[in-house]
Amino acid sequence: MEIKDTVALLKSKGYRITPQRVAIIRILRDHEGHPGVEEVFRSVIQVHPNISMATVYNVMEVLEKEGIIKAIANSKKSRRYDSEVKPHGHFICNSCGRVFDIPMKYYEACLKVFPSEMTDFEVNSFELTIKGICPDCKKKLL
Amino acid sequence: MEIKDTVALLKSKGYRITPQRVAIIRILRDHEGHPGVEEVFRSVIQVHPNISMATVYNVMEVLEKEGIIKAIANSKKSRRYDSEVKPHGHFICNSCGRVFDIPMKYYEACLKVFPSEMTDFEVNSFELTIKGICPDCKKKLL
DNA sequence: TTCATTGCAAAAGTTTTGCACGTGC
DNA sequence: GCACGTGCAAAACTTTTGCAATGAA
Repeated sequence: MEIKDTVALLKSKGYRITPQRVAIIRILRDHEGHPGVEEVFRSVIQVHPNISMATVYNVMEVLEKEGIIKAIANSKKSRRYDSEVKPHGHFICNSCGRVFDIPMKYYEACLKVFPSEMTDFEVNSFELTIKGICPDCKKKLL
Repeated sequence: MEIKDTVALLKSKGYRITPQRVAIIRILRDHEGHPGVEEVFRSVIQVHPNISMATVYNVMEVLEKEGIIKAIANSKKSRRYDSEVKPHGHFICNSCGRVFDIPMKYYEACLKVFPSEMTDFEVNSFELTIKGICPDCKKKLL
């Protein structure tokens, strides 16, 4: 999504467009991978030297609530986010903790696993999480 | 798995069978749902009043490493475990944080989503995580 | 006996909160 | 100007670590 579209979306929801929010939105758009709060903070502090972690947490929460980013299910380490909100899977390396995207060519097949008897559950997001060892770590472990 | 089988497995891997480990294994077997470390601690402290969190963390880590329990991918709140290690999905309520099991009738269909070009990744676990609002919270939110 | 494991306490790391001040609208 | 958002500092939590004492094999 274009930055100005994201900004427009936030504005339409009644959020104020602060330079800190815009900066974080820009950083997330340019960032490759799956940054954590700490990583976003380290980037945004170069533009806004006085910004605090509390603000980063606040902005990330707003962006997640509005569906602009997605929190990644991740049992180890701390929270990470994905600015790709289209359904796809994640591979989490048990050794280095890195998160890899899995292209969900067969997403439709996966959708079928949601049982019909659970219709009372309101589905917001749908994520496939695979854990294991990534190729790099496999080499190192040998 | 029977407690004595779990104990035998640990013993065969060279772990010592301490009363604390046995107590936690027993608690996990009897516990319904998806306890966190804190919850396990509150149960085990009734049998071993001097046990410390560090020991609970230690035991849970051993059990997870040996495939006796599984850590649940969970971006919010703290780590939770599942003593059901057979592949199945989880529904995580964004409102109350509870974890519901999803019977994976269509697990085979889901397996297909792992792309053939990612053969260099070693898959340890495969989990479907769906987030949304559970029926109870939906009622409360109305 | 021996060495893995425990309990404790402290440290490290993550996330939340309260509040005064600043700023977008 | 008003109310929301920010920055700061402290608090609340979660998880890890170092080490002396303990106890399973």
